Amino acid sequence: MIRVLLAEDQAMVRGALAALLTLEGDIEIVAEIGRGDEVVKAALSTHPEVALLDIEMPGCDGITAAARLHAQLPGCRIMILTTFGRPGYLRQAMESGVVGFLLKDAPATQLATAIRRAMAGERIVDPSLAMAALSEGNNPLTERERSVLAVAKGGSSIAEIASSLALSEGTVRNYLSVAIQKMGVRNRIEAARLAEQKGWL
Amino acid sequence: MIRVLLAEDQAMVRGALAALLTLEGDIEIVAEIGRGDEVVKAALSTHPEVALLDIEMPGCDGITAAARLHAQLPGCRIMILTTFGRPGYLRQAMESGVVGFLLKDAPATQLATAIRRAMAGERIVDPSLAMAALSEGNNPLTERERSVLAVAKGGSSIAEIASSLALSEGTVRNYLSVAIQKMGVRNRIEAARLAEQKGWL
DNA sequence: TCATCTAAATGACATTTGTCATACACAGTT
DNA sequence: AACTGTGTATGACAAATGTCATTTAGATGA
Repeated sequence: MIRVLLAEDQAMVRGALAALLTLEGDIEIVAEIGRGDEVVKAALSTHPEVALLDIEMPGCDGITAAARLHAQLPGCRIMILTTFGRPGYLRQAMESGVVGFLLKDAPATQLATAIRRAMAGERIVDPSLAMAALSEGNNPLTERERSVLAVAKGGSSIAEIASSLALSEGTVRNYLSVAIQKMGVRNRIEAARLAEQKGWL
Repeated sequence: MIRVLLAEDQAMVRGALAALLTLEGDIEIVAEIGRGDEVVKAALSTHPEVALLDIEMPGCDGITAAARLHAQLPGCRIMILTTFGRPGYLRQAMESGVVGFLLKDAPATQLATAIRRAMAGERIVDPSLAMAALSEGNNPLTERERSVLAVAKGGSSIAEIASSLALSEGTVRNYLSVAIQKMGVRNRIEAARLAEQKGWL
C-alpha cells in the first residue's frame, strides 16, 4: 500500500479525491488536510510516502508547505496538484523539492498513475505545462517590482502602495512604470494581472 | 438508482466527484461534461433526474446552462455545486430554476445527501450561504453600471470600455463614478473587484 | 399635452497615474 | 581610487481618471 497525504482546501474536492484514490487497491490515504500550515505536522505523525498538495490553501500556500515538508521529511515524495498552470509556480515548486506537478485539468485516471510513478522515483510534470514553462522564459521582474505589483494587485492607489512598502510615491511610480513596460501592458492593473497569471508574483 | 448528470470543467475534480458518487449504491452518473454549452445536449440524450453544475465552465457558465436546461427539461432537478459563495449568484441561480446550491467547501458526505433530498422535492441551500445572501441585501447597481464594470474588470482603459460598449468616454466615466460612490471604494479597480466578489456582475 | 424620468452625452476641473531625466548613496569590481 | 550597477528619490510633464453640473432625446405616464 502506498501511503498518501492529501492537502486540499475545498472539503468536497478533497473528499472526492480521497474516494477516487481509495478505489485504487494499492493506495491508502493516511491524512487529509485542509490547510497549508498543518501539512508538516500531519506528515510527521502519519509518515506518508507521497504528499499531494494543492497550491491555494489557507494558512500557507502549497509551495511553501512543500519546502517545509521537504526539509523535515526528505524521504516523502511531494506532488503539487493544482488548478493553476502558471509556469512560475512550476519553477518555484521544483526548487522546493517537489517531484511532480499535475493539473486538475488532467484526466482523473492520471492521478493514481502519477502517484505510482512518483513512488518509482520518476519526476512527473504535466507535459503541456512543461512546454509552457520552457517557452515562457524567466521572470523578468526584479524583487522590488514584484513587491510593488503584489500590493498593486489589490487595487490600492499609488499612495497606499508607497506607505505600505515605506517607499516614496515617485519610487513606486517608477517601479510600476518599468514593470508595465517590461510586460508590454498599458497600466498597473493589467501588469498585476499578468504577473500573477504567470506566477511571477 | 438516481440518474445524475455532472458538469464540471476540471477533469480531475469531475472524475473524483464521479468516483465519490458512484460509491453510493443508489446513485448513477449518466453523463459527465466539461463545458457549459454541452449540458443541454447531454441531458436530452441521457435524461438525468438530477443535474450537478459548476458555475465556472468554458462555453457558458453554469447558471446560464441551468436556465437553458430548466427550459428544455423542467423535470430535471438542477443543483449548483461551486467554489464561489457569492450571494448574487445564489439569487440568479434560484431565478434560473435551480433547486439547490452547494459549496465545494462543504464536507463531501453532504453531496449524496443533498442529491437525495433534491430527489425528494426539497430545496437545498448551504446554510452559511443563505445567511450571507440575506445579510448582503440587493444589488445596488443599475444595468449600465454593471456592464461597464464587467468590462472594466479586465483592466481596460476608459476609452476601450467606451468603444467596446459603444458609449462615449464621458458617459463611461459617469457610470464608473456613480458605481464607485455607491460601493464606497476609491477607484474602478476596487469597484470591479468588489462587484465581482459579491456576484453583482 | 405636459410633466417626469432615464440613458446618454458634454465640458470643465482637480486628482491620479505613467513617463522620463536626473541625482545620490552604497556595494561590489577592477 | 575609479567604475559600475542597483535601490531610492525628486521634479516636471502629459495622459488618464474621477467628479460634477448641465443638456438632449426618448420613453412613460398623468
